[in-house]
Amino acid sequence: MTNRERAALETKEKLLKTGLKLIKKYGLENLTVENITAAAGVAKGTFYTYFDRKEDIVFEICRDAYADLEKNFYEDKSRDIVKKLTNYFDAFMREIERYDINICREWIRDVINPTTTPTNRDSQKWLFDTRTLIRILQTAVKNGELSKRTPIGAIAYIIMSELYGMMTGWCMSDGAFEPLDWTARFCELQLKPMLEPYLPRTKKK
Amino acid sequence: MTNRERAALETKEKLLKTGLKLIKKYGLENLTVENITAAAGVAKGTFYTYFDRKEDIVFEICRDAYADLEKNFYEDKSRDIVKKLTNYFDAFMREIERYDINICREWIRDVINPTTTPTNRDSQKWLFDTRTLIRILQTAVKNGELSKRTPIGAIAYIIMSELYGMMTGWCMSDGAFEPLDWTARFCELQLKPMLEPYLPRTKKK
Amino acid sequence: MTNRERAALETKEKLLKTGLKLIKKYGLENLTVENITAAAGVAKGTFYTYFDRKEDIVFEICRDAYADLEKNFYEDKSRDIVKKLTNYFDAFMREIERYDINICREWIRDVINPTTTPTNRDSQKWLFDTRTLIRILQTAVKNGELSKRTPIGAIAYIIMSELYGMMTGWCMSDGAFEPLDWTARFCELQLKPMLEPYLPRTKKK
Amino acid sequence: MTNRERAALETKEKLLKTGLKLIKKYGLENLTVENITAAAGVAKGTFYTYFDRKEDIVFEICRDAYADLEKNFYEDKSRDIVKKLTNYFDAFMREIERYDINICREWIRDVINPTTTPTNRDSQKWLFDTRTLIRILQTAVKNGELSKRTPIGAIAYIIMSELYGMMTGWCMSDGAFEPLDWTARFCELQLKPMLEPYLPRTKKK
DNA sequence: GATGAATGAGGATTCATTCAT
DNA sequence: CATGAATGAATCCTCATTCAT
Repeated sequence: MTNRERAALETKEKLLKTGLKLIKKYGLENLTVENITAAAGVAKGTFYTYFDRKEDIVFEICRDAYADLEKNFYEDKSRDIVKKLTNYFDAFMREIERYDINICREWIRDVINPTTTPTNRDSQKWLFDTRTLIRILQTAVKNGELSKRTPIGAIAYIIMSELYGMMTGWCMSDGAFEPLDWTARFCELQLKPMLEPYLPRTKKK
Repeated sequence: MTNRERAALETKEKLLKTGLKLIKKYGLENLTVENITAAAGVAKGTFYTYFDRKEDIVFEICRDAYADLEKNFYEDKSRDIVKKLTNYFDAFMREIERYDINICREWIRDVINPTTTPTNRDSQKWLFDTRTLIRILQTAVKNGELSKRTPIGAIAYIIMSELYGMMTGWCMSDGAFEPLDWTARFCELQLKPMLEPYLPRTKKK
Repeated sequence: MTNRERAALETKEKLLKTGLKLIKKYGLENLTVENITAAAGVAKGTFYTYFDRKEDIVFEICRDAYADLEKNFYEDKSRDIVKKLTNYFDAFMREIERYDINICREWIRDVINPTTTPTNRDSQKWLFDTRTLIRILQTAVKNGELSKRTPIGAIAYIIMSELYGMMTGWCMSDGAFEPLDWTARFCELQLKPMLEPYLPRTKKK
Repeated sequence: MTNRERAALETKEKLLKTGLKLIKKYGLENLTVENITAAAGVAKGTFYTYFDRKEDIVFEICRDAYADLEKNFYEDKSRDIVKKLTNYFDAFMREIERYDINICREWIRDVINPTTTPTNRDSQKWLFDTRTLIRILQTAVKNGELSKRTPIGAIAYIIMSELYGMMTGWCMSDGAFEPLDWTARFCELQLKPMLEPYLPRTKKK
């Protein structure tokens, strides 16, 4: 990596870090691109060297963290796929909580009112999440943890809908809604029965 | 009712009907106030005779229908409060589906990014819904269908979070998510256990 | 005409007059809409009550004057159509000169680099001019001043090309090019021979 | 020529060729410098090694071709200066047509709305053309083909105005305007009489 | 109650150009 | 010579809302 590349990376990090801080505090809608660049100490145009649209930053902010979650899943040694998914969703919601409510709002808004054009559809968190989940389920099928006839796509969509539903509940609940409890209950009461038909029968002898 | 009042009522109906049609088709964000008034055949300013903000129309659109649901609840002769609530939530989600996805988006957006000022906080559907639910639960307490120590507020918030979560899931799911099934499952698996501690013991003898 | 309508008309006139003055002095490209509205003493948005795009004002500025030229043509009692057209083109170029070079630039630019969308194609001076000329020639045909087999469209286009060519020459010539002389020469040397085949033969006996 | 110089020449050629192709297709205003450099396979900054401004490329594109025309003029063995000029203007307009309408638009725009600063005034085609014509006329005077009292500057300006006028006509005419016919007619009807007073009387004996 | 002219806040984005490496 | 990250100027237009008539 050359010096120039390193410098570029640093600039992007600076933008990401500053952006996260400001969005947490004020919400993206109350920020201008200039607010962010000024706080990061770069020129307004520099923002667009790294992001296509103002909105893209809220996805980039979490990309690495969520990529890590996928890795963790693959390294999870729990024997049971339901347990592994439960861990994954728990970690998923923990991250959501960590990023805080203003960031979460943006992720939901991007579902409800996408500002997306075909070009940058790759900057939508929910699509990224859904694809990740599909990959995870496919791996489980490959590993024999789930039956080959598992309707992966449908299941992934249902689960993501539920997760984003919880996120909405969290945003509006003002504390009454506990995402982690809810996730645990969902995994226990709904995920398990949903996957049951596709689990390997090894136990049954 | 004077002629003038009758005319006024008609104008409002026209706006509401036209608005509903257009929002279903294009989404509120793609409409201007002028689009709506022009289609309704009135002047732009007339809109503001009936609504304080552009967004208010998406609440007014459904106010009567949802007021009816509350009435229906009170007339529901099912003996069991759980059953009555189940009926209520089923009807609630049926209305959501009937109003269609673009309208539903607006209701959710109003939760995620309220454009509300103190003055017109009364035009938020989710607040209206929550208050209705609280009234319903209070009535149930009054009628002895629920214990006096029922934490009405918390329960109402949790339920509303779940309902709006489902709505989000529906908006993003592109059909994979069946709101009515989900509602039924929710009532069966979560509502019942949640209310259980507060049900009257009359049956047990 | 109500008071309100009169006031509206005045506002538009104010904008037109102020705009003309400023464009003459600075050129449209060096002006912002706000420059114009501020000088006219109205709000920025008011500009858009009367014009769709910034550029539209340079057409509106001359619309009435050029509409008058067409009227004058119809009232011109010269017997000869060539003479009448010569008068018309002379008046046409006189107006161009009167509006001055910065305005003329805009009219040409609109030919070379239209900023036009289908909606406001009606705000292009050259199209307006061409249509007027076609109408004029059609009238001449109707009146028997030109043969029915006159290729009106082609002739109109050729003439307009020549007129706008002269305008270009004028803009770039810094005074070496005399539009009126040139127009006269054009009418004498080119227009006459071009129309000759379509003139009535009454003279020839 | 060193390797480096050769490489530099190639880079410039590549930019020129790519630029011509793209401008023909899309027009310069719809292109970014990056579009051009990317298509040419070089970095954005490289553009500025060879051109001072984005616009300069439309002049450079034709510089050599038009320099050739001047050479051809000097080698033209036609006896008559009017004939030689007629040949020259014919070749001139042929080149215009060859470069195509989008390039021609740029050349005209540069006359109407120069983006020029004193530094790069040398990159304006029309100035280049005018100077060439002046040189040509001066040569003719030197050779005795034109009288010493020929008002070279004025004549050159008038002719250039006419040529650029034709170019405008061509751009707007959508085919109705035939530049070559027009040029021929111009030479016959206007150029000849204009030069007549300054031709040598040698023929008249 | 209806009208519609007037208001004016509001901000993303592009891209030519520079210059340190 | 080549690179490409950084710069920052430049500004139009929409449209919700108000309010005098």
